[in-house]
Amino acid sequence: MKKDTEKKLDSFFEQVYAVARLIPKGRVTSYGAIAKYLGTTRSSRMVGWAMNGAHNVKPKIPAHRVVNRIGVLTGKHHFPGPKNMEELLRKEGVKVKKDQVVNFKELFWDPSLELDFD
DNA sequence: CGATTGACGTACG
DNA sequence: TCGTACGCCAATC
Repeated sequence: MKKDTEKKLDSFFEQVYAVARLIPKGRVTSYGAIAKYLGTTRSSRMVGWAMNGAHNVKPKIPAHRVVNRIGVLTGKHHFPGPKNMEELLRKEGVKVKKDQVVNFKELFWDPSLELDFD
């Protein structure tokens, strides 16, 4: 058993997708948080790049729950509609003010904490 | 095949 | 504290 547990680890993108799917509803996280969780803190750009194909994988990735470290919807332009992202967040209870998540610090969901922490 | 860009973040001055 | 520079890796031009 195990042996498959570690496996070769899917592509870096897959790891990002996996974490993104784990984001609880009504919560948000940052690219850097995911990157750090994966151990690629400096490769935070790759996280965003990975999300570039998020809409292309199944199940769909809640990329709208992923924002930059300051809580700004930097990737809203990549959504089907620029308003789609903040609207989705609002539907989940996340208030967005001018492309910025309100109470971002409170809504922030850190995988390295929630997942790593038993 | 080489240079530039990109949904970011950290380091340094 | 704020501004600028660099790094990361992949995709696109």
